[in-house]
Amino acid sequence: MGEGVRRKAAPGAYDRIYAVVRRIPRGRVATYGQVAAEAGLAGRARQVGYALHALPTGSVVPWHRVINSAGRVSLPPNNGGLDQQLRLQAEGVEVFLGGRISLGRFQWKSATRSRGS
DNA sequence: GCGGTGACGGTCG
DNA sequence: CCGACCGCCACCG
Repeated sequence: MGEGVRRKAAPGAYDRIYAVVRRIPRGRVATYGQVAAEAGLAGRARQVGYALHALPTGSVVPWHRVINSAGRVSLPPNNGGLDQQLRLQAEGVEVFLGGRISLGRFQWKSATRSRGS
């Protein structure tokens, strides 16, 4: 029962984050906060950024599908941000100038997330 | 063990 | 729309 939200950092928190990011379908994007919540780390969006930053080059994790809640690419263009935008466009995601993306059209809706509609 | 830092998020002007 | 501030919390020196 007492299965509320686990507030304590679970062992291998990074792996949990990577597992969630890996579930993001091609051509879709998710926000840091969304990924954090899915990984059981609600409110710790910053940690998601940290985990993705620690990813090695050539990782199987589609880190480029994660953007901020403002619907924009967080990384500066001169430091990977441009690469991220290119990768997204290659998947069919429409990326406007400044790394802006329409969450309404491309945000991934996980099945386990309830949404009062 | 303490303090600065940041691939965030929400609010305010 | 955009920049500035603050709150949160794990990572690192």
